Amino acid sequence: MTRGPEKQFDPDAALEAAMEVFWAKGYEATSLAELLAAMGIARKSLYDTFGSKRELFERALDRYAERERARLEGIIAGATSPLEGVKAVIATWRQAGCGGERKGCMLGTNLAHFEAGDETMAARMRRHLDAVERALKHGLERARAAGEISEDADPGDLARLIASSFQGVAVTGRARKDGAVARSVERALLRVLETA
Amino acid sequence: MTRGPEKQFDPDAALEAAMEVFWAKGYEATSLAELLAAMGIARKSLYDTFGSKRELFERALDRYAERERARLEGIIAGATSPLEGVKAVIATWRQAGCGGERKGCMLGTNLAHFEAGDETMAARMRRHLDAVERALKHGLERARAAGEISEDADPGDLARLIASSFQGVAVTGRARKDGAVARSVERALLRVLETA
DNA sequence: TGAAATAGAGACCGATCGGTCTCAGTTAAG
DNA sequence: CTTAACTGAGACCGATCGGTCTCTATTTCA
Repeated sequence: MTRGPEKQFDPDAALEAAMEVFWAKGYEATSLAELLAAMGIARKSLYDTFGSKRELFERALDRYAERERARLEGIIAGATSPLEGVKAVIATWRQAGCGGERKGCMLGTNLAHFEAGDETMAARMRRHLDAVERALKHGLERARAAGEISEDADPGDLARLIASSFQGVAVTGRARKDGAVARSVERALLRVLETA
Repeated sequence: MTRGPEKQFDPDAALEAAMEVFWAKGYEATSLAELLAAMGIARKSLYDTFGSKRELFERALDRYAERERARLEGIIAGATSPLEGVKAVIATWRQAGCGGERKGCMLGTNLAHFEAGDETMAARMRRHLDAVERALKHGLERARAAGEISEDADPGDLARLIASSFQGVAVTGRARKDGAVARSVERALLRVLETA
């Protein structure tokens, strides 16, 4: 409880905490009180530092999406081969939906809240989704160039299939108790890649 | 504007109208005023007939899901072969997300609102999602029995891949202007079925 | 020591929402 | 005609929410 002229709390840690809550509960279901409790700051500090709930969410969303994109690209770049990299990404998604615990994907979870009547936010989410598809596509293109998948396979179509199917798993998985669907989809996708 | 001791409006038509609004906008984003305007009835009539917004949504959701399930089973049953039936289902999803216009799937759109802290509604949605997967699985089992797909293909895994990928398309497609992703996923799935 | 900057606590406001209630008008049945 | 059932219109209520504001306390710097 220190005080003083400089920031008395860590804005980055507060943003991280806010991201966790938004991720787990979604934008609308998250109240100011929950955010303040998780961030450990007062109402006034939130508005002085982040402007509004909406702007706070935008920053949390960007943080989430860019971290996820970097994670994907890191896995693909660090794998023994491009195809193994894509498979490794799929494996991490099975464990975690779309990025952690059983919270699904922060993009998919919140898309429905904004796509109607909020073109700015929808465009932001679209950009993040496209970045994920692009990372997968590049990995598959390299896999095709390396002869790991057939020459007439379509990296773009496959990337979208992978991204969409796990987006679906992430959304529906929040309502299911076990991970049976996630495991089924992972098996099916691995088989697709092995025969592609 | 007729009046009298019997129901003066058609509850079934009102429910249908409510379903359309819930489908297009989602549960939380739909206000009582919008529902009343779409249903063409007064506040009192809604509560007398349907009980509450929540109960109205439950009935609308059941109507949507059971209609979708029947549609799928009808397409598969009426096709020239089981595999062609499954392909036909995929084709209708490409045109329509998960059941109509550009509204996505009523299940996926509203899942995020209820999966946290509303186990009753989550279970209801889970049941509907399972029914769709089951219809696809049965079609694929018949296709395998007919020799249309390989003997060692897994109908359950494939059904979940198909259902999940289009659930993902339905969710993300609401934020995209064109149907490029839907077409990509359709192409990828058809190729999977042809080589399965 | 005193001004400035920052913080927590919390009162307060306006808007919205779901839900209840009253009232007037209309139609069918007895 | 009377009564009962049903309707639309809309006032009304309690709760919640995002956002603003005030007050006080603390720390740094001149």
